[in-house]
Amino acid sequence: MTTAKGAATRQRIVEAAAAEIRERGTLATTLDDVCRRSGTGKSQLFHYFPEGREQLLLAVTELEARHVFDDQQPYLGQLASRAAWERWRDAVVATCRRQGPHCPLGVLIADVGRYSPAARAVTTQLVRRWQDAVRLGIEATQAAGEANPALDADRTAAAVVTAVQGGVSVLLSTGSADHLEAALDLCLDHLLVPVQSGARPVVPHRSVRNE
Amino acid sequence: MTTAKGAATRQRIVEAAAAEIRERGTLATTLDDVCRRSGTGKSQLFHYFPEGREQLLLAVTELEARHVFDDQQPYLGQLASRAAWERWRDAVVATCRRQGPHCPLGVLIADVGRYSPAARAVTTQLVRRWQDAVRLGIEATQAAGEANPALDADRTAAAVVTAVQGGVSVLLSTGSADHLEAALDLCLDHLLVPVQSGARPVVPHRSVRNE
DNA sequence: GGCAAAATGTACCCGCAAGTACAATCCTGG
DNA sequence: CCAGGATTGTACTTGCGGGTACATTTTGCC
Repeated sequence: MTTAKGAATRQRIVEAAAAEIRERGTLATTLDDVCRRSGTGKSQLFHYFPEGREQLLLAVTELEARHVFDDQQPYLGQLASRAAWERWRDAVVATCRRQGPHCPLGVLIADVGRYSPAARAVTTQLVRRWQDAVRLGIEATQAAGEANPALDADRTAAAVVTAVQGGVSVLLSTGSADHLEAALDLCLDHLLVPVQSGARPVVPHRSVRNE
Repeated sequence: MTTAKGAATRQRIVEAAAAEIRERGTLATTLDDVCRRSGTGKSQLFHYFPEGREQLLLAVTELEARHVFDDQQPYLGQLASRAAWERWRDAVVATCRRQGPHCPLGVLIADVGRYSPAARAVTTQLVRRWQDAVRLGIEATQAAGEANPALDADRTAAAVVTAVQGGVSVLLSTGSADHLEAALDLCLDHLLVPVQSGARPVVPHRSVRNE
């Protein structure tokens, strides 16, 4: 019913929409913009998304959610030591800092995914899967003796995910990823046992002030 | 140049707009909605906001920012003991839980305040003032010997503010304030010294799973 | 009271972007 | 090859919402 060429076109449309939304926001993105960018016409767009804009936005939401999760996956699967946690933190911060306000994660949370219940469901599911992955990491790290064993893994995972979301929110408002970094650092400091046994869990390496 | 009656009308308009936006979002709120709700006409609206929608949105942003900050102020000024921190945390969580997705803070961060640089500046300033207040609380608590004195107060304040923002973000997506609570608890556990001196800083009081 | 300025009511305009109609082409299986 | 569905191009309709024009009333002030 749908040929390979058609599928390719459909994908071009979704990707063009995603790019446009990353750059200018859902609000400001029009179907004509998407058509222009994808080199197609409205007829194709409505051919592949009969329900129109809503349906396209949902597809974009799903694409971005998959995108975000796949980006994290290689790190999330490895979380079992202090070094791994720090690598993950650095990766998250670096990605967000580099992409700034066009970070797919941020766009997903704060922009797309707020315009329909279906899209919200997608982001909710992303949060849940993400939290599950973090929880597994925490449990593995506890098993390895590098994390405070008394912490509730799932609740702590919830806090970590929340920290990332908050950092991204601030990033979108202020353009600075410093808050993201501070929040993640606090979580890690709390989660991981001190490097030198016997020492207090205290690691203030950087200082942050918002401008 | 503007009489008392006029000022009252202007205020009615802003408040109607704020209410409408809380209930249905910035995107879905039209000027006609605002007029209907405030019992005015477009002529008044453009009389008091000559630059139109943008200007009205900015006024709403400022109103909500003031609203949020004033709500916190009584608690923020008192932060110097574990009990005070817990009161504040409970207040924040309870407010957000009660108001759900219509929480002014959430609307402010994730919805309004994203549609113009001016509005973003307002939210940025709110974040900064808020963080400053939290920082003062941390310093006071450290001075009182109830907070870990080795923590960088400003950086920790940044993390706390970020946690709230993240919690609100999740609230808006999932409708649950559990993440907010988990994130704040983690911050407090990390910040405050253990109740019994000598014990490890470990306090998993509740458990959270997202549905 | 009366007059200017402020406040308000009514009716309109206009552009934009979503969505539609339909014709033209391409591609694939038989 | 060729029929018929998949794909695409072009031109249109339409509704909505921001914004404007202008008439009318109300208010503050001398």
